[in-house]
Amino acid sequence: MPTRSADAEPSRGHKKRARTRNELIDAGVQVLARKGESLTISDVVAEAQVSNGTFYNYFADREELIDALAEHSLLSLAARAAIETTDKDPARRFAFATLRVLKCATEDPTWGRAVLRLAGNRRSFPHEMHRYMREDLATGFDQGRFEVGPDEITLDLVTGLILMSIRRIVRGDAGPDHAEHVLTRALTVLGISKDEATILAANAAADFAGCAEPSEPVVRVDR
Amino acid sequence: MPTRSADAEPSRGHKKRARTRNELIDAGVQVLARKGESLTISDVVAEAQVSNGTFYNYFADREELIDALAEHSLLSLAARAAIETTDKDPARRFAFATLRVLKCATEDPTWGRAVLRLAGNRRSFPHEMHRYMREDLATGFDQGRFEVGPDEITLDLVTGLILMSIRRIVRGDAGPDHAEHVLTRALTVLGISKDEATILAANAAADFAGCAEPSEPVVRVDR
DNA sequence: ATCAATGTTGACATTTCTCTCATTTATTGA
DNA sequence: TCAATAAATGAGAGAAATGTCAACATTGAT
Repeated sequence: MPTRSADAEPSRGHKKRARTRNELIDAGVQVLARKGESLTISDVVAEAQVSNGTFYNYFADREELIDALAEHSLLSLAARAAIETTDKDPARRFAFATLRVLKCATEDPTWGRAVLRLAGNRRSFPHEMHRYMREDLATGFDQGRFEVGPDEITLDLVTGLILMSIRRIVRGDAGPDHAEHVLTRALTVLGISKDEATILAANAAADFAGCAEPSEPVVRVDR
Repeated sequence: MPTRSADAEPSRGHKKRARTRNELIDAGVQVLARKGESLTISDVVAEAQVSNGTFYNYFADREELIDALAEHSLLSLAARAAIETTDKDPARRFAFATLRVLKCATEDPTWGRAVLRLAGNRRSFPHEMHRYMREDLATGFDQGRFEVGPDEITLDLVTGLILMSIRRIVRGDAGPDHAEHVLTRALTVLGISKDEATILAANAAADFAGCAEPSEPVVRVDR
């Protein structure tokens, strides 16, 4: 029964099924980070240490894997950016989310590289990134906290900076406080004064340091 | 005599050689735009309508082609951004160069897509983009025209915005004045007042419209 | 513990790609 | 024009990847 769809009630081997699927996804992220969209199924099964036949129990073809990788990485990105705090200040929310994404790229460059590959190649990826940003930007603008709203150019500006920064981070040419500086600048671009932006970024960094370690930030979808 | 290096005096078939090489490069850009880094030599020779053996008269392997494509696109990008004007105001220079790049993406989406692919995959590509921007930013900052200098984050901010905008343009979801709006915003980010940025962008757009048509902006390297 | 359901395997047929080379065709300086 | 020189060709060997399948192994509800 190949490529079981994500439906219905648990079947016999559902635990193993979920485990193997995650192994394939993890391997896929690894290979994606390393080789980009020219990843082959051979690479992935080698990385996951399963036979090639197993691959086809889970994905019809390469495309379907890449779709799954995109979905996984997006969920993972959202999860990492999502704020568990009840903070209602959109500037603080934005700051925390942005910093978290950048810190994740620092701590897990493979994840960062995979995100970059997908952002470069998937049509919808930046669009999806915008979705998670739009609400805080809109609220911030409505409250007069930001000088600009969630228009296309602002979203592109912020997303572009974040992606370029992830790139710099995974390449290893970013100083230790790079993420904080980037955040300060992003806030400035949104219309926060330089002084306040600096403070907000510093606070976010402090909050972040106080936060529990990343532990297991990768999303697992055990269907 | 395969893969003749770019040396020395013209040989017998040097004109044809140059022509075929350019055909291969053009085909490569086409395929790169369409399929990204998973381009195959088969694709390229089909696109260029030459036999596969011919390919190896010019490039040792796929990598060497991609290197050549990167170099070509970079030169092309530089050529398109380069300002023939004697204008010494760095803000006007920056404005014209940026606008020109965005307009080129509008008029030649294949070029835009190829640039995006390379920007995403080539390690050095954004770095090279920075090189062409750095001088004007530095001059502008020294003259007090810009509020920020050519630091890493500023370069990433501007480059990121340009790339995201090219992306939006080639995807077809950019309004007619998008390039001008993007430019206004980029200037604002550099510290130009909103009013002046608007005027500068409008002037650049006017200059640009008055300019000769793109005609043959693609760089040809007839060695 | 059992055993039917489910997952895993790896050999294999097939397709696709890369790169070579002996041969043919085209170019161009004299 | 002509001949020396270079470019183009395409068949084909070899490598690599894809996707299939019948046999085998494992899982987990009972």
